[in-house]
Amino acid sequence: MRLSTKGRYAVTAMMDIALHEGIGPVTLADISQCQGISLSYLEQLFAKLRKGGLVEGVRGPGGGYRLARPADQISVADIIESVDEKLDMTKCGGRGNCSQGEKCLTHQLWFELSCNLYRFLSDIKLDQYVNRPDISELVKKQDIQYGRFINRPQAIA
Amino acid sequence: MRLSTKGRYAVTAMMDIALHEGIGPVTLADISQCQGISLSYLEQLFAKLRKGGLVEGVRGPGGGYRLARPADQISVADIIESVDEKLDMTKCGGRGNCSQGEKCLTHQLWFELSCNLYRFLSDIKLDQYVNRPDISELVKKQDIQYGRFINRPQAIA
DNA sequence: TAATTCCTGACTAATTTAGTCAGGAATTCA
DNA sequence: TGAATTCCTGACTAAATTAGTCAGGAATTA
Repeated sequence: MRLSTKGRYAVTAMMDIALHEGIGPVTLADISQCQGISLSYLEQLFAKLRKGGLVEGVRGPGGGYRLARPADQISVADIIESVDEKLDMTKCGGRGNCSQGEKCLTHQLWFELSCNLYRFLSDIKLDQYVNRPDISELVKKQDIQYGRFINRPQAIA
Repeated sequence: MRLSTKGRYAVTAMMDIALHEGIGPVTLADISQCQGISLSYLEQLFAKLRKGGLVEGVRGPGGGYRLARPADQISVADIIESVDEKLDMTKCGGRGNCSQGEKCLTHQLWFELSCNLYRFLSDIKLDQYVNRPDISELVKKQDIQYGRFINRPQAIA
């Protein structure tokens, strides 16, 4: 298993998009600036998120990325798995052939841990955090600081 | 956060020692062979486990490693933290200054996840798995396969 | 004293993460 | 039409981490 900056970046970026769903597509350039993630690296991550069916790209001016399905149907587990490969912690991928065809000493331990973690992460949907007042407060501050969406009519409303 | 083979190796090795507590110290050479972990790498890991106060080394013939405290007082979290540094998943180490002195968009998310994971892992003590019949069955099979502890009187009992 | 085992530190190889770069494709708007 | 914008792709590089090697010393037992 792996839960590094990579997954954190991806979730942060997805959260940013989810928080601006009403305004329209969000460009990677904006996310890069506001969240402090390199643009090219974001492009790598979004290639995977797109393949994972979590976002849709919209090209051309006014384009950007938007969620491929409603925020309450995208879990943190979905995002991390799209980008980070897997949340499974067993050596054997859960198949139980980790030590010469048999389960290794710690198979059960990692298996149970993986299940627990997966359950926790797949219970958290994007909208859950998006709807929290402290979070939307925070993102509004960011938007003003960076002058985002100034040229978009929806941003005023 | 990081939960890689490194942590898995460490927990597996500790489990091996715990399972042989009655017999006496377990050598790294034995663990290396039975659990399929490189000896030199084990030495690196055990340097950390020793510094973390989880094991004691006993030098000389008949020596090896044994637990520094009872198995019911050593949690999987203890082991992983000794070896893997930290289970914290926030960028800021929980301090909340992740985005220009303020909490970043996903601070709360990682913070809650870290707590959950930590609680889960520190609830699992070594003895819990050691006392399971399926596990001790497994280790007994391994011992016979590799001819371990043949020259130790305690092994017969 | 010889064998065994821990113990240390420096080194190397492979993998992963993070980031760079160059350029092409689709779209919008003037 | 054409210029600007943005996604999109692939190849490349740098840094960090993981995994493993090697050589040798220190403590202990027999």
